[in-house]
Amino acid sequence: MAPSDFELAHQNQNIESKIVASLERIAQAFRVLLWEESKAFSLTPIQVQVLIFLLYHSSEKRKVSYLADEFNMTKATISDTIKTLEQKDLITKEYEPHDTRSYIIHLTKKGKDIAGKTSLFTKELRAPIDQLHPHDKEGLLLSLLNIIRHLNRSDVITIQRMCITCTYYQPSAKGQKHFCKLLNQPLYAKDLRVDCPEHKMKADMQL
Amino acid sequence: MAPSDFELAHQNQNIESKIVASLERIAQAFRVLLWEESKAFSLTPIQVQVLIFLLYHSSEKRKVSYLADEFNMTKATISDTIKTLEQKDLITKEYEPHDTRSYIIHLTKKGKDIAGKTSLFTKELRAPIDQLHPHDKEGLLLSLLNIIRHLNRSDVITIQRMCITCTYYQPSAKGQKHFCKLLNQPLYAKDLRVDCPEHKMKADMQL
DNA sequence: CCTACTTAGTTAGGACAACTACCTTTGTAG
DNA sequence: CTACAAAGGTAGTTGTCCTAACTAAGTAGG
Repeated sequence: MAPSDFELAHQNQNIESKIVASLERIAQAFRVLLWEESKAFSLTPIQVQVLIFLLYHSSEKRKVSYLADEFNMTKATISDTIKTLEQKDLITKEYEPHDTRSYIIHLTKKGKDIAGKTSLFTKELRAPIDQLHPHDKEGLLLSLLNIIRHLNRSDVITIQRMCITCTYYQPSAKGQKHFCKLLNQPLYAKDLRVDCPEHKMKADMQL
Repeated sequence: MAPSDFELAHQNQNIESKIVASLERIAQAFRVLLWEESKAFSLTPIQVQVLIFLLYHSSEKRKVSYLADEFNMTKATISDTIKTLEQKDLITKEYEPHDTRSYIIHLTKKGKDIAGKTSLFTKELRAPIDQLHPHDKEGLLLSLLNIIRHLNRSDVITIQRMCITCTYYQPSAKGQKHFCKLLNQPLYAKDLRVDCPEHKMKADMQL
């Protein structure tokens, strides 16, 4: 076999490209898992995603506009989805007196039930992660958080609620220690949140 | 602020859940980036993915059935996509004499051109990865490869071509060293491929 | 060599995804 | 009090992706 067979552009690639390729593969796995889970509950992928989000987030985030930003979709798309979920008796709308244009989306009992079940759609991913060394887990999480921070900076991901982009977060010199000024306590790598309910975006999110 | 505010189910989660959440976030970024890139070239996401795949893979993989498995879609969906790409003069079909049911899909000049450009759609991911320490990069790649291997084992991802699931791959004791029996040379972590053209799936893919 | 099975790909029809453009109502600010 | 912004909804379109049914071509058994 000629060595040139191994010289195709895609093959002698650097490690960064391989990491991107791996992430892309895992991204596809999410798509597949979400699709299967949706079908199992006679829902659509976006409906499942919305239900799960509603289960874990507080009132002020459970609005059409917030969901649209969260999922990088237009309000029209979310509005449609909500209408369907309401028809299926999985959510209810609560209009607030001080602003009747908007409403809070609540899960019904049935909605909570299904949200809880479907939120396990990523279970196939857990096994390999559980088996990593604790030290590797921390490294993996930190690397991923950094990637997300950059994606947020370049406006690919519009909303997130990670410690490392929060006003209350304080990295010490050399970025070796993490600290939360709201909880007033140090954070270990394993404590760094991906989705903190108290997140306040830093105005100047540099580095 | 009551401590119980921080006690919501989603919050005091373990590090494994945070890793899953991060990966999910990055998966969404891929979706967004692919969508934007597609729109920029007046193509659809799946058309772009197919073009990029065709650019980097050899003839025997450039068939409708293979693409369907690769992207976890039905042949019908791929067939449709190919028809559209042919109408846009981005691909041509080559029927082989020994089996006229099937054909090899070739990129036209124009197709290669667009595939090359759109394949950069992940560029926003490169910056944060480039900035990691070399040692962290290796750890990250190894962790991701392991996750993919498990996803393959549990049939979430049907096709892949990684060293660590290949007949020619030989891990030494304790999994500390990697070796390719085809190239007959040791592999460093950075050499481990995600998509090797010579990949032969191990019959017994255990561990 | 002929029938039966399998494989490669296509077609048709339908539910869902997600957009743009436009609209209504309500809140807010000069 | 008028003008603008913000929240959400409607209509119509294009694309995604499936299932089911189909054609044509290869393969294997008797």
